[in-house]
Amino acid sequence: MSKGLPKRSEDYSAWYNEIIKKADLAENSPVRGCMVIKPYGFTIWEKIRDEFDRQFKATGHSNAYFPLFIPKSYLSKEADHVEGFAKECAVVTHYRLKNSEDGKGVVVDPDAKLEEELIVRPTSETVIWSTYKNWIQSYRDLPILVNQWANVVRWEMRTRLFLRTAEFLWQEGHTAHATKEEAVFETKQMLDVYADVAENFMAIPVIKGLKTESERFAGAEDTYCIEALMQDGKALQAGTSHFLGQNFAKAFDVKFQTKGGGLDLVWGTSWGVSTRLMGALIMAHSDDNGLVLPPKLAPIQVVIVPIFRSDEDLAAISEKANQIKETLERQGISVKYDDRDTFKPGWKFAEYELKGIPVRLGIGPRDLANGTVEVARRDLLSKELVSMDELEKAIPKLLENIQTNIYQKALQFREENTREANSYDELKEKLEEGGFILAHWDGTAETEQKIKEETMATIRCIPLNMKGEEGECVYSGKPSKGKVVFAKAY
RNA sequence: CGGGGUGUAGCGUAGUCCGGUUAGCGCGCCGCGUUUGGGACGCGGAGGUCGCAGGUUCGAAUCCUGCCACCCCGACCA
Repeated sequence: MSKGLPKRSEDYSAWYNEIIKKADLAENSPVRGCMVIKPYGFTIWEKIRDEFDRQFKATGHSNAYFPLFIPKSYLSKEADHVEGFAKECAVVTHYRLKNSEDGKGVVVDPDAKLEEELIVRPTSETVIWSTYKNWIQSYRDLPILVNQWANVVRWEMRTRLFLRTAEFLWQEGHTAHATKEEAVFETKQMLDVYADVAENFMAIPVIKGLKTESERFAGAEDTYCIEALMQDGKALQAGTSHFLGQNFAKAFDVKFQTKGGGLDLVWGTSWGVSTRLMGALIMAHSDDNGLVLPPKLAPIQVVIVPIFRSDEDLAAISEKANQIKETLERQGISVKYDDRDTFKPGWKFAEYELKGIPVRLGIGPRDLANGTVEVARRDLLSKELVSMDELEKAIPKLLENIQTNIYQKALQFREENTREANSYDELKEKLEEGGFILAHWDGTAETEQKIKEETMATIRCIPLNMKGEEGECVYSGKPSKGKVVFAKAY
């Protein structure tokens, strides 16, 4: 039994915060709204990052890096864009400090005021499109397929570890294309990449969909998203891919000469996922004993814990354990052998459970005598004895099995918590219970706004696989072409 | 920025209403010993400007004033 972890069902927020703390993932920093990602948390983020990076490169993208600071004037060039971000920007106004008159500390030097204020990037479209203007003259310069891994700052009122912090790490892809079709293809392709990594790597089932106008990215024509369902029944937007049309090309005057000799505006996309995925990971899989990691992204997939009384016991166990470790590592499995004598086995069991290590092997004198190993799986909290000879084949299979099981469990949860509502009363009632609620909507922002005000829930997306069924909007009674996904969201 | 709450050792807390010697407890930490198949036990020990600044008082963790920080619920949002 784990010690001091609040029950998921009783206080979800406290449970979430405690998992982050006890699993050693991250903590609040002394700086308002900012987060310290601790080494263990960061190794998990690196696994996620590397998998995305692999897929970005496989789809022809390259990494680059653009500045942290954006001149204020850039941000205002695209009207919707500035509207969407202005309220949450950190602004640099001065470039120097000086010793204060009273000799206590430093003050901002009023003489060092910047001619033009710099905005700490909340996203990089503006600085990137002003750069692309210089890169693009001809159709031969297109497409540009660039991604950057960066930090961005959005001065949010209220923050929550991983889900919403003032500064966060993310990847932002910014592409430029000669045709609309190509840009639309790119937007959808990257959405597919996101869904693929979420589902097949992180074991989080997602719904692919289109955002409504009011939820759309500031400056985009279309915003596609992947939406995941957390264990408390709230939705989490886990990634977005935007078709920018020619909006940023217009704003930054990015034109190219076509094959035929004409002059056209460039078509753009942008897409991003952030450290918020860490929050999704925690809330999608963890239980009352701590974090649960899908094997594919666990920094340590198998931990071996020796159970011993004497140094002789330990020496004999270590020999066996190291053999097993090597055998498994040869198959590309990451293994940790924890032979510290400063912690007891029971303590280690609990610790690795909190940290979500998928498989634990326990080896004691009894096992040496019998030629067995105790194999414990984190997802089911079950244990069984396996013959040492079989480990080599059993462990890889077990890891695959755990990966699948974690995904299936999350999928089953989502299916059990995805329901339809055929009247407004039914919608309100079901939204209270949580989960995704499918209901007809008339397609207007007014209706969406009213429902949001009255239920606190939003339209998460218009699912791409929406069944084309005629119906009546549950709120207005006006015609609807299909059911959209409503939920309360993070 | 509104509404609520909390600040006491590394963490979690008692004490605050009703002021009174040395601020108590659990976890963790250090030492010794026994232990080791699910967060061990015994004995000994270290660790505190009671969030900060004023005020009232013979005396303040406790009462008063101001400030600060953090958490939760809203508004805003990936």
